Amino acid sequence: MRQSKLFTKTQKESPADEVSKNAEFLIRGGFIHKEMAGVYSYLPLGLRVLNKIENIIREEMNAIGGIEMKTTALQNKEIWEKSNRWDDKVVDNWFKTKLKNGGEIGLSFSNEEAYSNILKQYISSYKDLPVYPYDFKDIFRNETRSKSGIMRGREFYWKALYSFSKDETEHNAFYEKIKIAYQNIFKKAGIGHLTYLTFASGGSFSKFSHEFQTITSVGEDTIYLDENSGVAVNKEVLNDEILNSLGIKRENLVEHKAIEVGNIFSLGTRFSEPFDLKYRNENGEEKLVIMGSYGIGLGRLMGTIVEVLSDDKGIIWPEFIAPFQAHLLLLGDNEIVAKEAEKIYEKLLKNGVEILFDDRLGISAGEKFADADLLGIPWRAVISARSLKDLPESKESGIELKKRAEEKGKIVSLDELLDLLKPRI
RNA sequence: CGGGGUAUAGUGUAACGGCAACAUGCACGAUUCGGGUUCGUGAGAUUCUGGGUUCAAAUCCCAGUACCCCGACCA
Repeated sequence: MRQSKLFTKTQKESPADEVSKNAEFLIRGGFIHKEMAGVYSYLPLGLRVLNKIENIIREEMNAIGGIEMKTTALQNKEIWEKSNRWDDKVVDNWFKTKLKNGGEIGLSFSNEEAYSNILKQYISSYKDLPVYPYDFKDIFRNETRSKSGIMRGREFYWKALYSFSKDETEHNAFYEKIKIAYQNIFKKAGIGHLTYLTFASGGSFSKFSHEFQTITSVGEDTIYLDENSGVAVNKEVLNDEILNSLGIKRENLVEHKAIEVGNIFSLGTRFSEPFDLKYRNENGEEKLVIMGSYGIGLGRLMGTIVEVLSDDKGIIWPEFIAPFQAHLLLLGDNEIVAKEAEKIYEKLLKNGVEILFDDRLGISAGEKFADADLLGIPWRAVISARSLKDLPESKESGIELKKRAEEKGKIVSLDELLDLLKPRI
């Protein structure tokens, strides 16, 4: 994509009403636009990042048997009444609205009810199980206090997968599988080294659950980490009984602020009971389906990556998350250099490299560098009179290539560049 | 939902109760071309909304709204 055609622009000043680093860099870089507290639009660059995250999650979910679908944003009151979660006394941050005929509906708050209701129509035999449907969708929650940029929103984009299993054994096997899948996701997202599987409260569903907590100062949770084993416990469930069961000692624990980037729950029969979600086993007996719920907030994950991976100049996107693989900068106003840059851009496009081409005219080198640092694309390729001259053989294009995360770059030829940026399969 | 704070060009900020200013961004012209280059010209504001005090309110007072922070909540 040509930067001259990108309608968003970077801004030098941080927005006055944002304190968190993720909001500051994402707004300054033109990744997101704030509509109101806790509600952000994703601009072209931001959407590309979101799509990268979505695809990573999709791959991992599909790899363990996930089947993608799409549920509605408008949710049926009657279904929620079955599970007793429609009442505002039970769920106090619903967004609800009215139909013309006076009937009430809810804006998608969560998906257990919708999935239980849909799957009831299709599950009747042990042969139909297990099944792991999931979707990506916008979730609406009337938060009394949204905060920290895109870390906690009133509207947010998430992935939710629900597991439907025949029994506890089958359920537990999948539960362990998805733990690994989540670890893969956070590793690819570049925050694996700071993300810990954390023992946590089960909320209103079950006694315990597991959270994936990423250590960061903007975190809303406090976790206690045993650095030897890598096992963490959320403050809310920290007690001797749990420590004993996990085999960790209180004196080895280190306290950290952390943000919950993923959460996995066993639901048991909490929803299969009210929805009468049963199957018939080999002996003709009726059994309740065992369910589980597995969520990841994509916006929050994006915000966490920015919080954790940035420096004073801007974002440092990890390879698989970055909006583009490489940022091609044309410096100066020399026509020959500009033509060479065009040629290189076209060649990179043909080779399937995702590239942002800073072809803007009349912008100083310093400003282009500053923008490149702010946008945080992993590779920066500079074409200038100098880079062309510095190539030893001087027959091919000399390109100065530098990693965003590193100080020094090197001059490479176009072939070397193509090789380094070869799209990963 | 409790507490604290803030609200002025697109953005960031200034302005004793007395002509709303500066920087940046934007437009135009020149200059420069490897870390937000320099100079000139110009456009850009119902000072959040409503009320009050006053000869006079961006400024003081009241109410509302929005936003930020702390806490509570967080399926």
